[in-house]
Amino acid sequence: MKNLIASVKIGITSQLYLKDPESSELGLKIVHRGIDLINSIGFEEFTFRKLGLEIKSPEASIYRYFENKHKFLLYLNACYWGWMEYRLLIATSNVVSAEKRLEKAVFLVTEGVENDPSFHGINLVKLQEVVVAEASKTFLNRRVDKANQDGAYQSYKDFVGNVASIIEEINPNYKYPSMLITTVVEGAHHQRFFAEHLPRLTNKQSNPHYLSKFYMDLVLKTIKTN
Amino acid sequence: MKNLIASVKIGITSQLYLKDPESSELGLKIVHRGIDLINSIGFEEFTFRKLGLEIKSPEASIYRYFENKHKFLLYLNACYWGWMEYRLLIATSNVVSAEKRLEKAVFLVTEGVENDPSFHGINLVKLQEVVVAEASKTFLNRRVDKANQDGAYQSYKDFVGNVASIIEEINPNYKYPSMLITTVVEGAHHQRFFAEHLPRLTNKQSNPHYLSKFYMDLVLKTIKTN
DNA sequence: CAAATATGATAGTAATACTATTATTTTTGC
DNA sequence: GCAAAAATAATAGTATTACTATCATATTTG
Repeated sequence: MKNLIASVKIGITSQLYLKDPESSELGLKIVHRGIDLINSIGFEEFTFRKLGLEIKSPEASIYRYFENKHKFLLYLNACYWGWMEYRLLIATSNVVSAEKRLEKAVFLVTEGVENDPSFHGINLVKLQEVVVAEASKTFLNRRVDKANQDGAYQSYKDFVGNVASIIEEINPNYKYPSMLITTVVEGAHHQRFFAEHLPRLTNKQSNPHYLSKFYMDLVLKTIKTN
Repeated sequence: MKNLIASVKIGITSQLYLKDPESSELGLKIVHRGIDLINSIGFEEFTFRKLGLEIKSPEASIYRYFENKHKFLLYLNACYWGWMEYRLLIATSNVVSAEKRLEKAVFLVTEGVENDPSFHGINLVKLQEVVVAEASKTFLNRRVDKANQDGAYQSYKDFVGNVASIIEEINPNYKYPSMLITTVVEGAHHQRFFAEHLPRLTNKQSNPHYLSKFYMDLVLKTIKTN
C-alpha cells in the first residue's frame, strides 16, 4: 500500500512554477521547508530570504523555482487539493451508496489529517494547517483571474465537481451543490481557526469529530427534498 | 428618519487607532478615501503612501491616525460590523416572530446593501465590497490574538451573539448557533467573490436573491428539530 | 570529457513600512 | 484678538522586502 501511495503523482500546472520543484533536491527542500516556515511564522512574515537562510541556499536560487511567494502559496494549495482529490478517489471508490460517499467527502474536508510522511516527503499535517490558515489568500486578491487562467485552482474545482456529482446523485433537483460544498470547505477551515483564536465565533465541542458532525448534519438536511 | 440615522454613533475600540479619525476632517478623509482606494486596488496594493497622494496629505499624517494598514483594515471591519449591529437592531425590533427576525438577519448578511450615503459619509456599498474581499485577512494572521484582546472583533462577535440568541429562541436544543452563523457570513462573502471570479465553485442564479434564499433554506433546515 | 545546466556568492535597485524633525497652519481658551 | 497648544505639511531618513543581475563554481549528461 505504501508503495502505491508513493507512486502517485499529482498534476500541478507548470504555470505555477519556473522550474519543477519535484525535479531536484533543492526544489524539494524549498517545498518541504517552505511549508514548515509558513506554518511557523505565517504567510505575511514568510519571505524567500528567510527560507533561503533556513535551507542555506541563496534567496536567488529560490526565485529560480518560484516567481514570488504568492505563486509559491498557490503551488502549495494546488498540492493540497491534488492530494485531497486522490484521497477522495480512494475513499469513495467501490462505495455503492451515494450517502456514504458524501459522508466520506465531508469527513475528508472537515477532519484533521493524520500524518502520512510517505506522501512525497511532505508533512501533510503542516500543509493542512497552512491551507486552513492561508488558502483564502490564494484567491482573495487582484491576481485571482490570472491565477485562475493559469489553472491554479483546477484541483480544488475538480474536487468540488466530484462531490457535487455525489450530491446530484442523491438529489438531482438540488440547485446549489457547488455552493454547498465550498460553504462547507471554507466554513470548516474558518471554524478550526475560530476554535483556536476566536472561540465566541464558533461552538467548539469536546467531541473530536464535532466539526464533521455539524457539517454532515447541515449538508444532509439541506439537500433533502421536501 | 435620515436625522435619526445620522446621529447614531458606532462604538469602536480606541485600540484600533492612534487618533480618532472621526474627530477631524483629515481623519474622515483618510477613512472615506481609504475605503475607495482599497476597493479600487485591493488591500495588498494599498499603501499609506498611495492614500497620502490621493488625499494630498503626507504619508506621515496618516500614521498619526493609524499605526499601520492592518489596523486600518481592522478599523474598517469594526465600522462595518458596528453598522450591521445597528441594522440588525432596526430590522428586528418590534418583530415578534423569531423566524421572521432570523430571516431578517440572514438577509442582512447575504444581500448587498443599497447605498445610504448619509451614514457618516461612508460609501457603504464600497465598504461592504471591501469587507467581502478583505475581511478574512483581519483574522487570518499572527496578530489575531492581540487584535482580539484589543477588541477588534467585538461588533462582529456581538452581531453573531445576537443572531445566535434568535436561533436559540427557535430551537433551544441546537448546539451550534454561532458556528452556523459564521458559516453563513463567511460563506456568503466567499460565494459573492466566487460568483465573480471562480464561477465553478458556486452556483450563481439569475434571481438576484439566490444567495439569501440558499442560506435561509440551509439555516432553517439545519436548526429544525427532528 | 566537454558542454550544458544548476547552484552559490555577491551585489544592486525600487518600493514598502515605517520614524524623526522642523516649519507652518489651524484651533482654542482667555 | 492673541498667545499657546495642537494639528498638519514638508522633508528626510532607515531597515526590510521583493525582486534582478552577474559571475564563479559545482554537477549532470550526452
